[in-house]
Amino acid sequence: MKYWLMKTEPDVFSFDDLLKCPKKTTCWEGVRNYQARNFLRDECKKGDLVLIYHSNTQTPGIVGIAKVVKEAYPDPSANDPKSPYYDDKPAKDGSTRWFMIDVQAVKKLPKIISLSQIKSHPQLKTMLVAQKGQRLSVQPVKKSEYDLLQGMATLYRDIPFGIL
DNA sequence: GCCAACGTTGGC
DNA sequence: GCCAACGTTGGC
Repeated sequence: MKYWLMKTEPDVFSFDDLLKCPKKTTCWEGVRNYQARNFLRDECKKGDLVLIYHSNTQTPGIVGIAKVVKEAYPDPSANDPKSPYYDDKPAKDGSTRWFMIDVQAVKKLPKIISLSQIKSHPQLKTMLVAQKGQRLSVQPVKKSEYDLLQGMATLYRDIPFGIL
């Protein structure tokens, strides 16, 4: 099983929005970056766990955990002129360029794990999301990182890292 | 294939 | 709102 981090702007679609979806499940549409697409299309497998990250907001950070419930299939929003994710330069051969998966919420973290916490943690500051200029919206996460984050979310959520 | 111009992301 | 970093576009 693999672990991922996926970014979303909470003003557009938040973890709470996901919780309100039927079966707490939604399609993860709109990924329009080839590297992220390749992860989605080729490597995200059913049962993989996904850290949901809020970006472009007051306090960016990890807010919840979801899981992959459907593997990659064509993203119809790429062909919908009314969608904000419309691709006006489709592949010349008519092949499908963009894919999406379905994710289901597993749990909301009791408290956000902020980007600043991640950056200040010795074992987490090497995460892709903590690197300057890193814009990839679908990122692989190491099991060790996932385990640490999950532990922090449950056990240590109110204790500053300097004490540990 | 190079690379300058442009558009987007996303922290701050 | 600013702007650095990055990805994409398109002329040559």
